[in-house]
This record gives sequence, C-alpha cells and structure tokens, in this order.
Amino acid sequence: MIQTLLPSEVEVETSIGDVEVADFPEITAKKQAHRHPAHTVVVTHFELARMIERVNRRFASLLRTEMAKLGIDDVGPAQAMVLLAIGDVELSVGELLDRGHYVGSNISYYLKQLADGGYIDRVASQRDKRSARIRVTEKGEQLCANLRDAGGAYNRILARDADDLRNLEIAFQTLHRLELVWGNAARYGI
Amino acid sequence: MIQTLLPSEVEVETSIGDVEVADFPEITAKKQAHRHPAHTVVVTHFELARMIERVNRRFASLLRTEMAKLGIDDVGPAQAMVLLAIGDVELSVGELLDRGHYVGSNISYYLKQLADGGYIDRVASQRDKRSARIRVTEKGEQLCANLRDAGGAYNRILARDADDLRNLEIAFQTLHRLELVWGNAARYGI
DNA sequence: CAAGGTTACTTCAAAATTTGAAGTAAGTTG
DNA sequence: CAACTTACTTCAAATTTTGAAGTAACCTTG
Repeated sequence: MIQTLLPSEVEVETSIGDVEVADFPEITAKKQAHRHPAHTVVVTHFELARMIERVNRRFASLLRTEMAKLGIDDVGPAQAMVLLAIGDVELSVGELLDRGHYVGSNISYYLKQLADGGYIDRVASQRDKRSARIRVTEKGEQLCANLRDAGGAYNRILARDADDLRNLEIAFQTLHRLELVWGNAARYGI
Repeated sequence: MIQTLLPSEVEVETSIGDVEVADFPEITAKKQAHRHPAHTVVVTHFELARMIERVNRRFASLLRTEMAKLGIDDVGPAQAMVLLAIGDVELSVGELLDRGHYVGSNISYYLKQLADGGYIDRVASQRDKRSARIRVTEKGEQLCANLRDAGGAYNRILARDADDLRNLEIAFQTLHRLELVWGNAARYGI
C-alpha cells in the first residue's frame, strides 16, 4: 500500500482492516494458507517493522495501564519487562543481556531501579566476583504473578482454538527469525 | 520457560535457539503446523510481547545503522519510520496518528523535525484549515527510496520460498490481531 | 450570528528510555 | 606481575514519549 513495487516482497491478504476483535475470521485463515489469496497487497520488510513497532507501542501502553491499576509507580513498564525476562531463575547480568538484546548500561540502569524498589536481589557470585547474580524477590515475584494474572485474559482471547495456537506459534517463530536476521545483519553486515 | 504453567497459553516448538540465519529449517515448519510439536514449551502473552520488544529493538538499531551509512544525521530512526508511514500519499496528521498509533504530540514533534530537515511539506487544507496536509518532499522520497533499497536485501533473505511467504503473512496478520486485541483492551478495558 | 462545545493539531516542560564513553574491579594470560 | 580481557557500573547526553495546556478553526444550538 505504501511502498512501490519492488522485487522480493511478501504478499498479504487485504481487508483485515476494521474487523471486531470478538471475531476475526481472516486471521484464522484456515485453508487459505496453501493457496494465493485473491486480493493481495505487498508487505515489505518495513511494513513488518512498522507493524512490530505499533504492536510494541500498544503493548507498552497496556502494561502501563495494568501497572497503574496495580498501583505500581516506583518502576515503569520497561523495568517490568526486565523483571519478566529474569523469570524465576537466578542469572547474571550478561545472561539477561542476551535474553532481551539490551545494551549493558541500559540493564544496569533498570536493575538499579528494580533493586531500589526491592523487586530483585543482587548477589556477587562466589565463583566470579565481577558477575552479579540477579534474583527476583518475593515482592518482584508478586508483581510478576499479578501481571501474569492480568495477562491470562489476553491469552484466552488470543488463543481460542487450534488455529489460533498455530498462528501464534508461527508468528513467534517468524519473529524469532526476524530477530536473528536483523541481529546478524547488525553485527556482521548483511 | 520463564513463566510458570497457567491456563490458556500458547505452545511453541523449542530448539530454534542457535541456528544460522543462512538456513532455518524449523521456521519453515512444513507439515508440522498441523500436529502438536514433539517438544513444546509455553509461550504466554508476555513471551510474545518480549519477543516483539526484542525484535523492535533489533530493527531500530539496524535502521540507525542504515541511516548512518546514508549519512543522515538530522533526523533519527523514529522520524524515518514516520516518513515511511506517510508513504507516497498526502494525508493529514490525524490519518498518520491512526497509521502508527502514535500520540498526537509525539507526531507533531517528529513532523516538525522532518519539516525542518526538508523531508516533508505541510500545507493547510483548503477544506479545513485546522487540518495540516502532509506530503513527502523530493528529499524525503529519496531517503525512503534509499532505505527501501537497503531493505531489499532483507526481503530476499526473509522471503526465500512459498513457506517463508506464508509464515511472514501469518506473522503479519497475527501481529495485526494482537494490535487490535491490545488496542481495544486499552480503550475499552479487556 | 454569537456563545459554547468539539476537533485538529501544536507547544512546552517534564519524564522515561536509550545510547555511548569512560570507569572499576576481578579474572586471565603470557 | 604487567597487560589484556571480561563483567559490569556510572555518568552525561541524546532521543523518545508523555501529559497538560494551549490555539485556531469548525460546528452546533439557541
């Protein structure tokens, strides 16, 4: 729609514009996946990137709202994402960097705020005293649990049947591929 | 992997971790889509969100690099995304807001910088003098074209065969669904 | 047609996030 | 042990995002 025609593009079915969330038949895309859709528009690299940016924005504001509901105001949504990334295992800052492709100084900054808020504990590793071991505290686990509870409703809406599950799975894997392609390109040059 | 077991989650095949970009058989997922994968882990709402966040970060840094290569330093990657969102049609600020789910003041800020850099023109609409009509200038179109050229390489890597195309299509549509679900939840409350 | 409301945007200041350069301290290696 | 690397932290600056408060044009309704 936006881009002009170029080689190596991705075709995507149109008319998924103003559909209600309650029902979304086009997305389910039962048998259509194996033939070319009738009306196709072109989605490039950038269309995907823009979509991802938009969805990310949406999610961030959703998370902000959830956290406001929970009365959390000492850390922001970005810090909550880091907390969720840590999960229930003890790990080092380096491992955390890999998990989110954060920049080091960025994580340091977030961890400081999470530690100040009492959401995580930092313990210097016995083995390697440079390496800080990070663990979610009781309070942090409580926040995660509350957020997961709130998220359950979305999981139920998003994953209603086997088709939904398959599509979410494919979306997840495809995003992972994008992550690798874009990441490698950044490191080694296309 | 991170979250504890909860109802209404999404199953996703594991072991797509350290695969080369050059070949990515798991992603192609030819016939597996219709049966349950052998090894499954759980992906929640938040796993997806974290993936999206990571991929978005990756893309932003890629775009930053591309722009540095092109010698663009008067606008940042966020402004470039807005430029790409405008595309080759003339539209109003309001329409642009819809395209990217931006916040009004945010777009205003970006448009100001894009206008200062000579990438867009703003003309007050004849019909409604409140409404500013936005159009990409020659210079702006040049930047878009350069970015699209650079993006062509990624399109070729990402969309190699019919399976890739189908998966990218499904990913795009699924992201769109996420966008709607999360967006509606934000507006009307789950 | 004028008062009051709405729409379409802009401006501004403050906050949040992200970057990048420089630092520190602990390991590692020759 | 000196030099290098690793693992992280700190700090200042840039960028991005928010939210409140404008402004001007449009649209009612009396």
